[in-house]
Amino acid sequence: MLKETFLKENRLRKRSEFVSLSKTGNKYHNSHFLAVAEKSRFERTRIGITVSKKVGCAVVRNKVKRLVREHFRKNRHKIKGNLDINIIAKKRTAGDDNRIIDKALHDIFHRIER
RNA sequence: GGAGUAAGUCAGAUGAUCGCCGGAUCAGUUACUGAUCGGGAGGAAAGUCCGAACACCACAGAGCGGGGUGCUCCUUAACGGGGAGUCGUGGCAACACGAAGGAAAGUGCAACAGAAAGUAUACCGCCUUUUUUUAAGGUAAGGGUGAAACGGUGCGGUAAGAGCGCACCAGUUCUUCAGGUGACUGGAGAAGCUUUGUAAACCCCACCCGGUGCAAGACCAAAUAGGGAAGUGUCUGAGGACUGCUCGUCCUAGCUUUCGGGUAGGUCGCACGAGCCAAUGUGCAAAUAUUGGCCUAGAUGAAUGAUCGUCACUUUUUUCAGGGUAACCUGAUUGAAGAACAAAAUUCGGCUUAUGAUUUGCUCCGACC
RNA sequence: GGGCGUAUAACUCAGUGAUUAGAGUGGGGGUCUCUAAAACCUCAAGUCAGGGGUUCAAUUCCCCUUGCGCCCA
Repeated sequence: MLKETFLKENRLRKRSEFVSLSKTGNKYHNSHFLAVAEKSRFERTRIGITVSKKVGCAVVRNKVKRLVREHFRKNRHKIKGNLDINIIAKKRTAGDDNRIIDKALHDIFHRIER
C-alpha cells in the first residue's frame, strides 16, 4: 500500500522553476485546465499549481488549489517517471462542481501520461 | 396580522477514512526520521479610508510651503472613532441624518433671461412741470425676468411713493436677568439696523501633522572584482542622508549616467498583547479601576481540505390524521434540492463596504375581545 | 502584503462649475474620376464608469463602489 502523502518536496516552489518549465515544457489542453510538463531532474514527480486572479476571489482560488492537490495526492502513484508538472486553472473552473473538476483533472493527467 | 424602526446573537453540529501547516515531549541517530499529545481563518480576515505601536532615516531640528480636522462637553495610547447633549433638516411616529466656525476682514464667481445680480440702477408703469410727437425731474408701491430682486401685513402720510412715520410679526446687533460645566435655551429692554448666495471657490480663525513603510529593518552563509567610456565637481564648494523649497546638522572623497558582469539563499523581526473572558465598584453612557481565570493560527508558488454517514434548519413532492362548507391551516411520514458574504500575510483601535439566519424592545395602521 | 494612478464617441486624446461636451483617426453619404486613392463638403455616433452629497446648476468639487493599469526586493 502506497502512502498518499503530499509534502513540500513534491511541489514546485520557486519562480525560476516555473519560468523555466513554461519555456521548455510540453503543453496539454483541456476544458478546465492547462498543464505544462517536463522530465524532472529530481528522483520524484513534482507539481505546481497556478490559479490567477482571473479565476475568482481568494476563496475560489483556494478551493481550486485544494482540489488539484487532493487529486494529485490520491493519484500520484499512477504517474510513471519523474516529471515536473504545472497545472494552470482556466476561468471556467470557478463555477463548476467538485466532481466535474475532478473528472477534468483525471482527463488531463491521462493526457500527460501519453 | 402588516409596514417600519432600533439594539443584540449565531455564522450548522457530530462521527469515520485519507491528508496539509506550525508547536511541545520522547526515542533513534546527528539533522533527519518515527511515535505520542495538543493547536490551526472572520464578523467582516475585505476595501486600505483614518489613528497608533514597531523599525529605519539625526530616538526628529527651524522657517516657508503643503495637508487634515472644524457645534459643546466627556472618553481614549491615539483618531477624521465612540458616548451624552445642543441646534438644524426629514418622518404621522418610533427614530434617522448633518464637512454644523467665519460671508459684518478681503478677493473672486453668479451662465441665459432681466432695467438692475450687490451698490447701485430704471424697461413697462405711476406722479409733477413743460410741451401736447416730446423733454426734464421725482418714485420703487404694481408688471415682467430669473434658482435668487434688497424684510412682511395694515394704517397714516404724499403730487405719486418710499421704514418716511406708527402698530404687530420675522430677523440682526447691543445691553441685561434666569437656567446650564458648555454648545445653547427662556425672558426683558434698546437701536429703523434690514445686511443676497457661494468657503465640498481662494481665503481668515482655532487646533493637529517630519518622511518612509515589515518588500520597514537586523543578522548569518555563499560569491565576487570591482572594470571601461562620457559628463560634472574638486575647498567653502560637490553629492548623499527616500520631504517641494530655504536654512541647519551628520556622512563621503569623489558623484552622476551608460556599457559589461554578479547577487536576490536562510534565520530573526513573528505571535503575552493599549490581549480575551467573568464578577464587583464608579459613571446616564462611551469608558475605566480592582480581583479572579485563560493562552488563543503563524504560512511564504503561501497550511486549516476531500469523500462518505447521522442529526438539526429552509424550500418543495408523496401519503396519512385532525380542524374547516371551501380556499387553506396544524401534526406526522417519505424522496429531492438548498444552506449567504467571504480566506490571516507585522500587530492592534476604529470607519466603510458585502452578506444569510434569528431574537427582543419601540412606533404607526388594520381586525377581534 | 504595502504604496500609487486612471476611466470622456468604435480607437487615440483635449476640455471646463453654465447654450445641444470638442479634435484627429475610423464609419455612412456626396463632389471630383472611366474606376480607385488623395483632396473637399457633409452626416451619425457619448447615461462623460456606477451610486450618493455640496451648489440655483456637477463631466468638473467631495465621499463610497466597480473595472483597468503601474511600482517595491
